[in-house]
Amino acid sequence: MSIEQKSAGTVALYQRIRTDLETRILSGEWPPGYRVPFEHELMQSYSCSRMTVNKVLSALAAAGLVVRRRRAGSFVSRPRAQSAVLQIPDLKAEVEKRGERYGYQLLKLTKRIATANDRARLAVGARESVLALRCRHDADGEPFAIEDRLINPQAVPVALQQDFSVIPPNTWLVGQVPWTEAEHRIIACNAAGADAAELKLDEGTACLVIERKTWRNGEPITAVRLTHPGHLYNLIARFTPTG
Amino acid sequence: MSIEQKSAGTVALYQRIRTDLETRILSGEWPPGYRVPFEHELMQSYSCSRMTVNKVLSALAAAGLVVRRRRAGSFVSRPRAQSAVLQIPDLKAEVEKRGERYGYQLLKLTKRIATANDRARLAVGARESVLALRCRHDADGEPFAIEDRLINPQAVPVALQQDFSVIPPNTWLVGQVPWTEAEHRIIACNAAGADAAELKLDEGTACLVIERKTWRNGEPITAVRLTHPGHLYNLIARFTPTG
DNA sequence: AAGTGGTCTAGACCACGTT
DNA sequence: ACGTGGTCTAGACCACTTT
Repeated sequence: MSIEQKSAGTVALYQRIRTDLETRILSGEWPPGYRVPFEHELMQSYSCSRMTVNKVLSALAAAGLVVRRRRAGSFVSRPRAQSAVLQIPDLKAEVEKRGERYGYQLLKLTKRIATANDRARLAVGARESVLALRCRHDADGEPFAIEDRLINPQAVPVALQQDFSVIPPNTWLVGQVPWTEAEHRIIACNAAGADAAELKLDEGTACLVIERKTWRNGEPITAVRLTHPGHLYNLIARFTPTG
Repeated sequence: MSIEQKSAGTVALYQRIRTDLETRILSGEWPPGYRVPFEHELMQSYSCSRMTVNKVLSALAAAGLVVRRRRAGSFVSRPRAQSAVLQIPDLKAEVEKRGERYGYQLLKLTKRIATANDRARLAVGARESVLALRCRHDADGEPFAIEDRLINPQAVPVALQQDFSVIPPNTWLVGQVPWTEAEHRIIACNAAGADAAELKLDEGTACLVIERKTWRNGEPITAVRLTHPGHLYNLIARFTPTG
């Protein structure tokens, strides 16, 4: 017989399957409570052994995305809570959770060949394109955050067809693209120029800036800079010595 | 042949092996850098298949306890790779790590019966005393942080005899007092008053403020407010969806 | 009673880093 | 070149839960 193994692409089979399932779950195609296909069904779908799909489902269970029950199957679980600094927050949900009215406005959207500056923020190839967005988030009509984002279309081709004039890119991405690593850089700086104007702040007002990069298996997905008025936004982290 | 499997105890073999290895690592018996036995060695030790020990080592790698390198082996990894925002940093060590000269000055130290304000910061009893400190940290002679700290003497009696004019309280506490929980609140604000003056900043300069509380089994140990010039201090966090 | 996940095996090929 | 980890398979037995 022919053992194909990972001979094809360099990406492991169980990784592809995992990404596949994660995408379905995060996109909402498989909502919480949905019964994931049985192991033997996935074996057939992906033409692989049970060990392989078992590894994927076990990993998803360990990550909290699914709950497994003997005899019953595996089910998409509720999103887990995490400490706020280590979250990728959905600003819309955050604002609404506080009982405030959420507002969103797309200020600018361009697709361009990555400039040197872009490539410093998002490590894409030399002549590759990036999607650049700038938008504003409001809470009860007050500017709450300015979002400056670069998206790597190589990693998220669907982004090119997406209409960001209504759906904020963070909300969309959070539900659309499974990521594996993220980095936050948290900075305090004085509001200036367009940021100050668009946040309706006096020049010099302290702002909390969160620069976040996310990757999927080493491939950059997006880089975003969120500028919040300092008096409207704090980050909280609870933790223990062992993590 | 006789496939024993998990027939014996109800605990899975790979779980026993994992606990075993974790104990060796966490106890320090296998220090950082120690080369964990090869998979084929563990197979023999535990009389099991390679898949099983592989599952264990992969899990330990995913948890960050070991680093695996082809051809070389698996090695106990360095201090729990915890993200910086979830650390309790030793400012002295941080500054010196960047190759800068560390300076420290105790500005004020008082022991007093907890005021209402103190009790809001550090949840101690009504008539109990607190140790209040204010000090400054310098990097290469430049003010780097103002530290405002309350210590609960009920939790750390030794603190009363400690001489904080030379040893910074954070450095001392980090090495002295085991804690079980901590909380960070991260804020951006404009420098003002004594903070601005002691940091040698213009009024209004953006500062990154970190308010941290630590507990030991629910008992408050200390509450500290660290005010950093925004242009001198960023927080970094690296993380994954699973935490 | 039946079917699911939980665990385990004894092989195998491959990629890759160290030598 | 060699040996390690990375991945995969095609089976197997078992425990448990739901029907």
